[in-house]
Amino acid sequence: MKDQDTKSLSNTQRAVRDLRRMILSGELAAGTDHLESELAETLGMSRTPIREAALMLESKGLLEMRPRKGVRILPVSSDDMREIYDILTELESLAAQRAAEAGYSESQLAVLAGSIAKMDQAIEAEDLEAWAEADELFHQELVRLGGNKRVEAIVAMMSDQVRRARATTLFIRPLPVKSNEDHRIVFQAISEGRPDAARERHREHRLQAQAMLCGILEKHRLNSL
Amino acid sequence: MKDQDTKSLSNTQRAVRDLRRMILSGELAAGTDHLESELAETLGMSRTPIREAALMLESKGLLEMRPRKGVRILPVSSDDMREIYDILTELESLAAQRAAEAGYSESQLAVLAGSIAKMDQAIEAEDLEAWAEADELFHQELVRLGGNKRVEAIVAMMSDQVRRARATTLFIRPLPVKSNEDHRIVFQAISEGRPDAARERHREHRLQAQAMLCGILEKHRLNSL
DNA sequence: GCATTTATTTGCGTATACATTAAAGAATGC
DNA sequence: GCATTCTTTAATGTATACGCAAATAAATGC
Repeated sequence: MKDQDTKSLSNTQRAVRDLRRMILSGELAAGTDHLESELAETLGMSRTPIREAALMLESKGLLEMRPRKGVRILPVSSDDMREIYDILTELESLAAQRAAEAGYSESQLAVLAGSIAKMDQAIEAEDLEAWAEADELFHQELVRLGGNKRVEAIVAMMSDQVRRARATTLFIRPLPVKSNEDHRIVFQAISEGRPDAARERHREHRLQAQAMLCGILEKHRLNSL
Repeated sequence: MKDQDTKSLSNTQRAVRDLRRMILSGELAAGTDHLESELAETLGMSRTPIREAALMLESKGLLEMRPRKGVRILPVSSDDMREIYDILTELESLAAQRAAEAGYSESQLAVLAGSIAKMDQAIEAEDLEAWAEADELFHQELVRLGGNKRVEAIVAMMSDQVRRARATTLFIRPLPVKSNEDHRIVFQAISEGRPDAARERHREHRLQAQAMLCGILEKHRLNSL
């Protein structure tokens, strides 16, 4: 299985996966520059697949290719954060509405319910990493249930762009107790088939998250993550 | 000037520009496959810049690279249309709201006003091509005024994906008289600084456009444009 | 004839070589 | 000592070559 991963994936695909991972983990720090040839050597391949991977990651907003300056890992400012959260707010709210309209069965909502349970457990255990992971799953699954592939892709893209920042803010922000209540309310609205409520409640949830996060960033002068 | 365009642009950039143009114009028809080497010969360059351009256009949703089958120009089904218009509805409405919040001066709204005037003229002259062009300008400028670069990029991407379809529907749809009224109302709300009104009116406008377009597509069984 | 296997072809993925050009450093004139 | 031009360097953009795997055609067995 794992062998197949390494075997059957093209170098370009591996480069995309690895570079993405290195960016999200901070191994390639925001704001730093890297020559194509360096990255090629690091990943043990030639420049060609590196360039192709960089091109893709560029259109996903994770980096920027600047002639002669190398590949620049894009930092995320608090203004960027605002832009991104504005988009997440709109598109996820739409997804919540659509999910409620779809009339999913209990079993079809199992993953969503599960993610909420995991968040509750994580809060109880005060395990913020676990909470963040479950939170991500909730939002991802919500969007999937929304049934719009393009929304899914855009939300995934935007989520990638803020993941680094989240790692930082996670330990500054208040315990996300309120956030969990929100999730439950949104879930309730979806499972009861109330589109408008699902939409509005999720919208409020996101707006609050945005205000909280951007507030933290500005307060702590964290201007490029 | 034009010399500089040809000179200073890299082949990859030219390939992106030319392929995009060929796709939007229908010269590369939806659903058709094209070998990398064919495209390379057509554009008079090697496969390398073609591949890079194709990679970019792939992430913009205009085509798909399938090993051994060539580059496939993606068709747009009426389901796709729905997805895309859902996104346009949400993001443009947000832009309208933000534009109204920004409190732009009359001169800053000149382009937007101009596009409306052009649409009125076009309707009077029953010049649908001109109307479509001005309509596009309106939406593009609206989004620009919204002040969110990422929204701008996403909307541009989605607009590209439906442009082909629009060319087809343009001569089937009813004269866009109602559409022009909508634009004026949205403009009014923005210039008077009423964010909620701007948002809601634009939202309605988009929802109607979507219903109309998707209705036409399904009625005429136009399922892949 | 049909299925299955074996050649053959063909297009892609990738490495590599080279041309190009922007940036950095050296040298010249003032 | 400063500005300017020339040289050099180095990283990119692009062409090209080649191995490999998938699709097609041919051939073989039944």
